[in-house]
Amino acid sequence: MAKYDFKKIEKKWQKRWLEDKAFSVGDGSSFGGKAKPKFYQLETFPYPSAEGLHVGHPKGYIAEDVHARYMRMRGKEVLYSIGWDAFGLPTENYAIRVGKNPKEVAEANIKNFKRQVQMFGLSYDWDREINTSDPEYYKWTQWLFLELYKKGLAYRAKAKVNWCPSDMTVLANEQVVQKDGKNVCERCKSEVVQKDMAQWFLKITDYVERLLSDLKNLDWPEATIKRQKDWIGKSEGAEIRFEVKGERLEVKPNFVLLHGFTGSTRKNYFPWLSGELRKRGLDFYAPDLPNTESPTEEEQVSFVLKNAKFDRNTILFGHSLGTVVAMKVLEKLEQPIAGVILAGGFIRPPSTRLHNRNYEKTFTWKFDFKKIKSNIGFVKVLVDEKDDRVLPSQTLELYENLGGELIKTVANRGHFCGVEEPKILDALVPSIRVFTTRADTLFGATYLVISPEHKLLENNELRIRNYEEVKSYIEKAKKKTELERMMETKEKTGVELGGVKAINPATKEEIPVWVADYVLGSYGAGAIMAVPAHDERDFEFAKKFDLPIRMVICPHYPAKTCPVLDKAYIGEGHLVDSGKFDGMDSGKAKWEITKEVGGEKKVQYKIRDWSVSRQRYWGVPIPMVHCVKCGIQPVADKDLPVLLPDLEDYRPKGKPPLASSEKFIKTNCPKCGGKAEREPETLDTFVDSSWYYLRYTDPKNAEEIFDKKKVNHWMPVDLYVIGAEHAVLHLLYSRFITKFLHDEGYLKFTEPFLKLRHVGLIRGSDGQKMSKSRGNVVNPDTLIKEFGADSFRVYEMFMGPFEDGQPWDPQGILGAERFLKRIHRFFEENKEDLLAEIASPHLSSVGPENVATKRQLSKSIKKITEDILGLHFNTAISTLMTLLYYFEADNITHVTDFEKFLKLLHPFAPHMTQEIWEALGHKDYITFAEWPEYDPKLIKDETFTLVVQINGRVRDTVEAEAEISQAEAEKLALGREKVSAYLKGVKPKKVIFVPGRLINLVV
RNA sequence: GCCGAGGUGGUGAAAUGGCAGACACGCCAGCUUUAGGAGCUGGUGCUCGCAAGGGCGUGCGGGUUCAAAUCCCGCCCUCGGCACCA
Repeated sequence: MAKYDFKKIEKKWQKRWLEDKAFSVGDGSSFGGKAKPKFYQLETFPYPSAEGLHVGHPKGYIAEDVHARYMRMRGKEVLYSIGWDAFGLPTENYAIRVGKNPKEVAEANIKNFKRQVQMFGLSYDWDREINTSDPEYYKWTQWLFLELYKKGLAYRAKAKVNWCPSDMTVLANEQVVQKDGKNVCERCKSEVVQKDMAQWFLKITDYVERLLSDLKNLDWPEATIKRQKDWIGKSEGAEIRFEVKGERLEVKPNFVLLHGFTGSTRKNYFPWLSGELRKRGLDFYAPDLPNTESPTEEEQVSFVLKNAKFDRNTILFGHSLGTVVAMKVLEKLEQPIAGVILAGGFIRPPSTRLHNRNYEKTFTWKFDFKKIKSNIGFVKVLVDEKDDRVLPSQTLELYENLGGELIKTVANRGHFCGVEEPKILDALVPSIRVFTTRADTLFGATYLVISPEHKLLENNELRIRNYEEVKSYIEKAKKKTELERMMETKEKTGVELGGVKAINPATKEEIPVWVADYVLGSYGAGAIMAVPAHDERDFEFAKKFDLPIRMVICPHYPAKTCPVLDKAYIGEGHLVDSGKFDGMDSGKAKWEITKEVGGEKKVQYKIRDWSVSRQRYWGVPIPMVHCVKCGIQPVADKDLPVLLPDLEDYRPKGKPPLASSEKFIKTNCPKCGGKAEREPETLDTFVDSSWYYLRYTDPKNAEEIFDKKKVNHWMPVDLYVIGAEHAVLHLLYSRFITKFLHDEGYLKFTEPFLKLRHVGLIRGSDGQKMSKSRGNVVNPDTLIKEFGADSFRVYEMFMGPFEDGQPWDPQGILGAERFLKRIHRFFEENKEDLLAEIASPHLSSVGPENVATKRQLSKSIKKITEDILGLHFNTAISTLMTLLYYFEADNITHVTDFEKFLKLLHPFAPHMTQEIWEALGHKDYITFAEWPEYDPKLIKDETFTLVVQINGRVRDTVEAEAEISQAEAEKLALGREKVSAYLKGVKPKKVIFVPGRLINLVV
């Protein structure tokens, strides 16, 4: 008898599949009239590391392959391919360590991965293989970045970033992990420090609402959907303004307000603003400037200098041309004033073609910023982002020269010409805005806390008495993110702002203002109203610093006594001690109180924009150019790709490696043609992987990122198998990019992945995660050599529930091997009969058929079909094992039944089943044979084992007709010897009969 | 601390209200073999018993039900994620 020679069999079929391009799906058939329905299967494309694959990696691939082969047998045209996520840090670090070019290393790694992946007999369409480090691929990554840039979704901004001193690169928040209470780099575990740097960001925050709401149509694990939601972190609440009262300030400010060109104190918001200031008892001087229709610098500046009072309490405000006057005034002052506030300003003639105004000539457009800055305490610049008269860029330039605080806003009317402009009032009258989800607790807000990063602290506009102390606290707080933030000793710290009081807009009480690092600068308004009675953190803080705790929410109303709180009550309830809102329930009071104090509804998200800059070499060059004249300019589409050059030295030295390559850096500006420098940063590899699944649909397209018809034919992905570790970022980024390309008209769908499942991690035999450092890594190469791909596949699918993780059992694969050997032997032993039956089909009527086997076969078909669809591969295989026992026990097995068995097994053990398929005389691939159907009549048994219970305990079993009635069953049960022994003549009080299952006699 | 997943033999597990432990690994006994991580047959939750047979048993404690691994309440433990998000 021939031995089961898996080596020969597997080699033979793997070669044939490859040569025949057996699993390539041409696009032609897809668009013709007789197209098969499409099915797109996707798995995370691997990151080809130097270590190669371990036995955990293929689990997801094998599952996908099982599913793909099943779908083909179901008549689907299956798109199923593989590629390489080849850019990235580990490869670069490895290359540096061994002194090689990262490209060479990546190529070698890919070669090794490809060899390993091919051992498993996976039915990929190899014509669609992609590689993110291939210029043909990353050309389109760059193109995508430029598209985002053109739509204002890629921008550069200074931001506090996590800097890994070892990898010398910026890390995304999500690449920073906590270890022993420290923030460390996810990859190298070095401690992360904070650094201020200009970075490229992608504006994923523009898509938050859609990223949230579209989650509800997806067939994804609930937990994953929840994690996406939590990551986005939507909170609905209110923004409430607390004015900061000057009473305790040393002196009251006096304002000088300058209007703009053709303006007057009767126009725009001036009347309203004057009223608001008067209401607050604040002094101000707002003159009508001379000759406003045709102003000259001379005349206006001297007018202001002559009539206005300038001393250290003066706050100078200028709007539009008034900003220019203000700056000219500041150039001439002998002593400094408190501060300057500028709205809609400019520093050169606003070259709008519509106007040719006299002031373009009557003003000198040169400023002595050094002098100006020496004459002012604080600076605030307001820019109307939708300004249609003076470009916002002018105001921004002004801000860059002056520094201070920049307030980006959208004016009620363009260029701050509304009847009311609250942002201007806000700037003049210091106030603190807070975000809260619990406006119902406003009456219990007994102090405010602002974050160390809060803008009010930057220029000491409030004249904080203990400013030195506050400053040193801020310094300490900044370092704290770098230093240990011990998990347990997260004790609250803070400093009260001396001489500063805020007004609680509900109670009108003066309350203290603190700075504390438990309030984050990056979330909400960077400030909170503290309600210690109803917030755990505020409670803890109030206890520590002995601040008042006022209970304003009671779970029940009327509250008989308000209990003394030993901890915060954070639930909702009814209001107490809240003036006219007493007795109202929290839900209603939230909005009522917000309205009462002039607050507004506000939605906040935890998610931040996606930082994509990396100061490393092995990635996609960001296709931007820095020109001295034109600023940042995008590379023209026709000049893509911007190729990643080979370098002498790949090590990062505080600046990106590409910055050291003159050949790369030096270029010409795409706009003016002058000398310019290329952006030396590279893109986060999450950008590469955020669109790879689209490229599979048209991988070789040199003209476009993909053909619209093709991408819309194959997409969206019908089944995506992915590790749970990618549950947040990769999916969020991919969904964002898909929505963007949808909005740009490239895609007809808005969600890329319809059905998503996670593959459970295979752990080492020690139960720990497999890793080189733990020494528990199992390499599949030797296993394949010893047992073959089919045994390996069957074992990995049999180990346990697919979505759970299991430890690797070195013995386990033996069971799979034995199973396959038994099949092989069964075939060899019955070969003659089977072939004889094929040769003379009339033989199939010869010999008794085992009905039990027929039934079992039908049941198995049903079960295995359901199991594959539900990814319950372990029970599918146990069903096959059981079915084999039935065959083995029979005297005769008909070839039609055996072939059904082969087909059921084929997705799991494709080589062996194909070999036997061929031996049975088939010339085609079993992969494209039709999946067997079961006989519904055979699913139901004619008899069953009736369980007889007495008082719910099993006392006997008896074979019974499937359709037995309750009366018959009762009679049958009562007739049993064992039963009567238990009943001892007592009649059952109650009889429960479950058809086809049991009868329970209750006495 | 919060959120999520989970806890069943020596091990991976099956059973989603109806005979707990299917199917495997391991182990034990026997057969076979020059040999074996080979094959075949039988056994294998714990416990009392010579046996027939009985009792106990799905992390722990309660509850619902004729009947609970499965549903409900409270607690414990393991793994994963988040981490002062107002």
